[in-house]
Amino acid sequence: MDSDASLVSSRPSSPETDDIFLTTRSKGSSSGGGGGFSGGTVSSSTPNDCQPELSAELRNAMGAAGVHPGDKLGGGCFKSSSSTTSSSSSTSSSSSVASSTKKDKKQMTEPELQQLRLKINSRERKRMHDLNIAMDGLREVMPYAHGPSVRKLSKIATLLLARNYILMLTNSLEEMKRLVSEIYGGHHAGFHPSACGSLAHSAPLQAAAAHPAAAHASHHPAVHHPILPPAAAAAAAAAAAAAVSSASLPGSGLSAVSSIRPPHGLLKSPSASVATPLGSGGGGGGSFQHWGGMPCPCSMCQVPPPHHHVSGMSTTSLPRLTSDAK
DNA sequence: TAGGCCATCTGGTCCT
DNA sequence: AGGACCAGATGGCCTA
Repeated sequence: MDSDASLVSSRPSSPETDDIFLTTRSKGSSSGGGGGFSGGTVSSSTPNDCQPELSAELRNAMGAAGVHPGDKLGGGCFKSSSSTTSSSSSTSSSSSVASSTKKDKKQMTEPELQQLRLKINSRERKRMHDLNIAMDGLREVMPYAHGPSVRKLSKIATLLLARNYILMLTNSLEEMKRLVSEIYGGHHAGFHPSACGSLAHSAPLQAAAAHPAAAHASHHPAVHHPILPPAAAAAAAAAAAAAVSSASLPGSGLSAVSSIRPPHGLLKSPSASVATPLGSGGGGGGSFQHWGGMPCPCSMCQVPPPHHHVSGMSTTSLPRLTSDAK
């Protein structure tokens, strides 16, 4: 389906806990795991959709009512960290968490421990939720993450791709500085390139300098720009490919193209019905339909992935991810 | 069905 | 003391 939204909905990275919990409770049954509460707490096999993120008042209210979030099935939502689980439907534990936490844990009653555990769990859940939000934000600014035919990047793929993307942008910037300095006669005005002299000259990019259009394209690397329409992006990519495809950026040995090319295995096909967005299975020069429509002309899809070592993201280093492409 | 990915729980450690 | 961070364990969902 889609890259982000639908997938998020299909398996929410972090459920709106309050809503889900309330809904769940009102239904009297768990969301069946689909909601994101895979339950599964460590030792207690009871699917414990423990109440997520309960507001303090809600917690108090439930505590006062003798209701424990997650006792929906009568089974303990959480096994008490102090061994004895049993009564999930804890007896009225009206004691406040704050007061209970001040005691020694050994002195705490079971309900108090449960309250504390809930509080800690809730914090952790929120922390992970925030982390996922940040991860989604990162996905949004990554190329490859927007095509309807491209499935949501996994966390590891997002991080690795982001790293390479940054490297590529850095190299592009340096190259642009250098080219500008050459075009305008070297060392002038506001564009004095700090990189001048630090970067070796690459023939393809010099050629690009001779052809402004190509140079322009080369500075819009063969990345599917999130903003440009597919056609424009494809045109730019094609031009860039002509100028850059064979160019390993100086200094790093990092190919401008490959630097951001994610191992195709990092991208997962949303469905078998969609023309394999990752290209022909094994990642060999397939036509990656980044936008779910036309075959991608960009160099990323046309040029076999050079072996770059800078990123540390070579497919060989990610056997697991690579195998995904199959 | 196996493997990948993920959410959650949990206990420990470090920091403020 | 309390919160943040981390890693291990567990189980669910999805895809090949």
